[in-house]
Order: sequence, then structure tokens, then C-alpha cells
Amino acid sequence: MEGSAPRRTRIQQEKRELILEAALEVFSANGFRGSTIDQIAEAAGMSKPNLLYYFRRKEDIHETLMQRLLDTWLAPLRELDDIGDPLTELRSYIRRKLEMARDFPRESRLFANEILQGAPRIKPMLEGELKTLVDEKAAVIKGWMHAGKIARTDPWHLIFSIWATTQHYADFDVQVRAVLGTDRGGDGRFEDAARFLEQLFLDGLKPKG
Amino acid sequence: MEGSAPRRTRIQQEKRELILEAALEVFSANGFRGSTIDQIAEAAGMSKPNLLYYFRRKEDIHETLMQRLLDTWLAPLRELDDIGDPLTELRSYIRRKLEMARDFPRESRLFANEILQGAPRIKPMLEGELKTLVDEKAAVIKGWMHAGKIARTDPWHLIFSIWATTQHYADFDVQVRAVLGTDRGGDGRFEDAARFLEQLFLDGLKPKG
DNA sequence: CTAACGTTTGTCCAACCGGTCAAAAATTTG
DNA sequence: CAAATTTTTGACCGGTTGGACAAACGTTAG
Repeated sequence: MEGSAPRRTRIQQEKRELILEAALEVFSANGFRGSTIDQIAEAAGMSKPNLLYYFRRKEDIHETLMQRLLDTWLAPLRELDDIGDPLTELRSYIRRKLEMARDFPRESRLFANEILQGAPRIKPMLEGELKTLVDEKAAVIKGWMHAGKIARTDPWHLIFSIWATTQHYADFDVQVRAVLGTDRGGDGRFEDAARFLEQLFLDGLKPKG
Repeated sequence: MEGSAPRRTRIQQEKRELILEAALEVFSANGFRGSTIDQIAEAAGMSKPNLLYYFRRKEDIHETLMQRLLDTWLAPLRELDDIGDPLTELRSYIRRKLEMARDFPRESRLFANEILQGAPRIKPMLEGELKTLVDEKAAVIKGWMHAGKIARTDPWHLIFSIWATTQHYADFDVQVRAVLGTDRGGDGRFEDAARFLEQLFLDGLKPKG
């Protein structure tokens, strides 16, 4: 078990939040090794030694950021439930994930950076907590398939494809905008994406017979 | 126009290849800023000054690597042609992209790293060459839709979704393997992915009426 | 007021990093 | 062979980076 959370003064809480916000900005844009404490300190409006008073090491900032991220990041999947209509349930999971890519692109990129580098700091979590959660939800989806509510296919790869297609709009944002151009690359691109993904996941590409 | 390629001795050609291979390994694992010349030199089996004799600056290595990458990386899309049957054509595009994720994961990660950081070095190419190519292929796909050969949807987002789902298996490999576990995360995962993606893109998830 | 405690800053350091340079070693050329 | 050229190396440099530290400053409680 972890030790209890250390008591913090009001200033400590505020400043730590400020630093984490700044670090999210910097880390997500430059990666861990590509970011310097000075950059984060400047973005947080304080001096480097001052920042190091609140977080003793650069890694501590990253670790704290990552822990918080994971909770919110997996929330949409946790909400995937056996209650409603399967297709509706999946559709709203996709929508929620796409909204997260739109509203929290920095978090998405921070996560992508970590995985790309081989997930050195969160591999145990992937193999433990994440795998458990996905296996659990895969079982739910499998139930829907056996009940004939959705087509039979591989639930794990289905989840991967939802992750991939939605996070793409955060992680590869520059490319998406470059390809769509100034006219179609504006704010409307997420609605276009939502429409497309809904159709893809529901009906695929075969023309209506 | 570019100047003509400089003449190189046999040793220069060999050593430059050796360096590029080593750099691909290092850059794709650590990103540009996260990699050091020393790491690349060691992976290439030579000293740092020796490496710098063949590439004057770290950036030169990265640039050369990126130029080569882009040609091979976009080859599958270039091959997408108006000749055969549309659904077959799309299916084999997806298959080719998935094979590239399987056979050239380092190239995929190198590219992903660059885009994630905002594509500082290849943005012009994205807005120029890449956009032109995608627009061209989107027009082809649109033709198929008007001819009733495939369902009507957004061709650009269709291309994005193919990129996202296939490259996911290279870029997020650690996560994919962690979630699938030791039994299903082996070499067979690409065949499972291929089967799943084919079904997804052709039929979607609606149960067969 | 004052002592205790929390916060901020300037200075400093050792390690690292990209890159230079001259000289040595190896190779090619005549 | 010897001269010219290419390749390799060790030593070095200036700038950056993560982090330590003590002293100064601010705040709060008695």
C-alpha cells in the first residue's frame, strides 16, 4: 500500500496545479526528454529552483501527470455498460472518445508519447489494470455478439480500432489539418469525423444492397 | 532544383547506410531530441567524430532518414488505382498498410514521432505533396461512390481511418501486446487484425439482417 | 514582537551534448 | 615505392541541463 497523501498548504496545492498544467503543455508538445525544467518553470511563471521546491525531480512531475491522466483517460471505456442497446452503447463510446480527442488533445499526445517510447513508466499498468479492464469489456461485447445484437468479430481489435480512429484526431492533428486544408480543417472537422466514424462502425463500406 | 548528388566512395556509401540504419533504430525509439549522436554512433559501431565525418550535423541524419521514409511510406496509397474493383482495391490497400506496420514498425514510429511533435520538419510536405496525393485519391474514391460501387461517405476521413487503424499496430505495439497478453499477442495478432479490419471496413458492426 | 515555518531566489556544479580540430592511420593513386 | 587523399581518433570546447544549497524573504502563530 502507498503512504497516505502528504499534507499540503494552500499555496502548495495551487502551485502544484500550476506546474502540472504547464508541464502538460510542455511535455505533450516536446516529449519527456525533449522538455526542460526551465521551459516548464517559465510556462508556470516561476523560477526553476522554485519549481524544484514543489517537485524534487523532473520525473516526479511526469509521474504525477501520468497517474492523473490514466484515470480520466479510461473513464469512457469504464462507462461502457451492459444496460442499454449495444449499438447505441458503442456509438456513444465512440462519440465520447472523439470528444476527448477534441477537448483533451494534450492528454492524448502525452499518452501517445509514452506508448511510442515503449511505455517505460507505465508498462505494468498496461499489463495489469488496463488489460483487466479491456478483457472485462471484451466479455460484455462478446455477450452482445452471442445474443445476435451486433455482428460477430474480435472485441479486442474492435476496441483497438476505436482507440486508433478517435485518438488519431488528437495525435495526428497537424497531419489531419494539413490534408484537409484551411477550408475543411477548421472546427467542423470533428463533426465530419463523428459522422464518418458512426457510419463506418455501423455499416461499413459496402453499398446498400 | 536540388544540386546533383555528391560523388561518394564505396566506404562512404556503406558507412552512411550503416549510420542511417542505426539512426532509424535510435530515433524511432527515443525521438529526435531524446536521441544522442553517441547512441547512434555506438549502434553503428563507430566513434562520434567518425560519424560526424559522414553526417555533419545530427539534423542531417534525421532529414535524410525522413526523405527516404516518405517515399516508401506513401507507396501503398499511390498504388490505389481506379483499375480494379473498388472494394477489392480498398481491401488490398488496407492489407498493404497493415503489412507495412508489421514489417516496418520503426519507420512508422519515426513518422509518428515527427507528427506528434507538430511535424516541424515536414509540415510543408504535408501541406503540399501529401495533400495533393490524398485529394487525388479522394477524388477516385468519390467516383466509386457516385458509381454506386461503395457506400457514400467522406473519402478523406476514410483514408484517415485506414491510416489510424493500421499504424496503430506499429505505433502502439506495446499497448496492443500488453492488452492481448502473451497468448494472443504473438505473431498471430496481425492476422487477427487483418481479419477484423476487413470485416469492419466492409460490413461494419450491424448484425446481418 | 518574535520565533518557527514556509517560500523564493541567486549561485553554483557536475554531467551531458552537439560539434570542432588537428593529427594519426589507412587507403587509394600514380 | 611515395605522394595524395580519405578515414579514424583523441582531445577539447562552449552551451545546456537537471539538480543542490544556503541565504533571503514572507507568512503565520504564540
